[in-house]
This record gives sequence, structure tokens and C-alpha cells, in this order.
Amino acid sequence: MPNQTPSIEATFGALSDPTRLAVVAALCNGPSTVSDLAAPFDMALPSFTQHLGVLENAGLIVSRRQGRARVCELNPGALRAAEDRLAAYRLEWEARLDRFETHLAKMQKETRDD
Amino acid sequence: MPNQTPSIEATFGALSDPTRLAVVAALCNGPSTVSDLAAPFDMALPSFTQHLGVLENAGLIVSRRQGRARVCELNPGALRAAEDRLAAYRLEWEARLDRFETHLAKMQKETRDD
DNA sequence: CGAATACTTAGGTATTGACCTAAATGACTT
DNA sequence: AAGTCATTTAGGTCAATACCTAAGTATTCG
Repeated sequence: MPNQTPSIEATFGALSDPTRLAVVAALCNGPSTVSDLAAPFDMALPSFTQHLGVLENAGLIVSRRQGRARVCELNPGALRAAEDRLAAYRLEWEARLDRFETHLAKMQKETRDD
Repeated sequence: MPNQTPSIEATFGALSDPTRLAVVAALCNGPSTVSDLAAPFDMALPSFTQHLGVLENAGLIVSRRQGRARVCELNPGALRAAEDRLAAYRLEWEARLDRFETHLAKMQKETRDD
């Protein structure tokens, strides 16, 4: 069996390599076989399929056998999950900044009122 | 000198570790010193500061010396950059799906019209 | 069936990454 | 100036990752 719902760390880890990032970009244009995906890279095939394994374990791609080839496809759900996670951090930080600024404004007002 | 504008791979790599992800989460609540950040982790300090170094090289945090302590702070710009990159992939994929569905619909219509 | 195609499996090397301890620095405190 | 606190530097271990070559399996084609 492939894996459970992959951790967000695994997703980010999968995206932390230029080869794998390029594969994700390529798959934006639609599903593709392993060898078509591998063609642009100056890398032995077993090394390349290892990268595909990382992407698949991270849930970023799915694949199915089709005859003697294997077709890979992007899973936009995983992209969205990573995106949402980052947005949550950023929003939390921005909310804190807002609170801080409100607090500062109140302090200044109180100082004026003394 | 610290570094140039960090690559998106470096950013994702920095986010691919549970310790570092927890640091990012902690820094959402505001700036903090190295030892305050380190306190929750069962890890020697030099190991922990190595993680901070990875986050800083990736542009996810910035730090300044303050007396004998070092204060770290989140850089939401880097979060946003990573978020935008993921969104771009996802949107490209979704646009492709739309085109594909439009194409399918047209094919069906033409078949009916034969 | 035999040859070609599309991958996968097996197994090895070299670099990187995550941790550690011990010792050094730099900055306040008394 | 001596002591303490916050962090860094130095240097070493162990496991994981990124690659490789060679050989195997599965599928299609002639």
C-alpha cells in the first residue's frame, strides 16, 4: 500500500528539490508518462523514478499503470493543503500585528489623556 | 553576509522539518529569543540554532542581536512567496482542466451534429 | 515465440542533514 | 575584574538522500 494521509512536512520536503519542482510544473500541463517526464533531465531513470516516488508519497501526484507505461498526474488537493497551511501562518501573524497596532494606538491615546 | 534572495526550494526545505515548522508556528505569536524558542524542544541548543539558521537562510525569519540575546521574528513575505508559488501551480492545473472540459463538451456537440 | 519497450529492483557510493559534547565568545551584573 | 547568562564555534557521529550501474519483470509488437 502507498501510504496514509501524508504529513505536511513530507509535502514541503517533496517540493524542496529542483527536479521535483520541475516535475510538478510539467504536470500542470496535464498527465504524462514516466519517461516523457524524465526526458528533459540528465539523470538515470531509476534516480528519476525515485523522485516520482517522493512526490507520490507526499500525495502531490498520483499514478496508474497504462499498458507498459505509467501515467502520472498532479493532485491539486495536496497543493491546496500546503497553500492553506502557509496562509494560516501568515494570517495568524497578520492578525497579531493588527492587535499590536491597536494596542499601541490605545497606549498613545491614554498617554495623551493623562 | 547572510544570503541572496533565497530560492523557493530552500523555503520549502526549511518547512520540511517538524521542529522548524513548530518554530514558525511559535513565531506567529510574536518575536522571541533563541532560548525561549528552544525551551519546548528536547534538543541541545547548538542543534536548535542550526534549525534557526536554516529558517533564516530561507528568508522565513529575520533576527537581530539585543543585548546578549538574539531575537527572531517571522518574515511573512517569505510565507506569502511560497504560498503564491503553490497557488500558481494549482491555478495553472485548474485552468488546464477547464480547457479540457470545454474541449470535451465541444467534441460531444460535434458528435451529436454528425 | 522473440525482440523491443517501459519501468522496477537490487545494491553500492558520496554528499547532506540532524543531532551530539566540549569549549569559546560577547554582553550584562556585581 | 570576576562571574554568569545567551549564544556561537568546532568537530564528530549516524542516518537519510541523491545519485549511479547492472540486471530483472511486465507488456506489447512483429
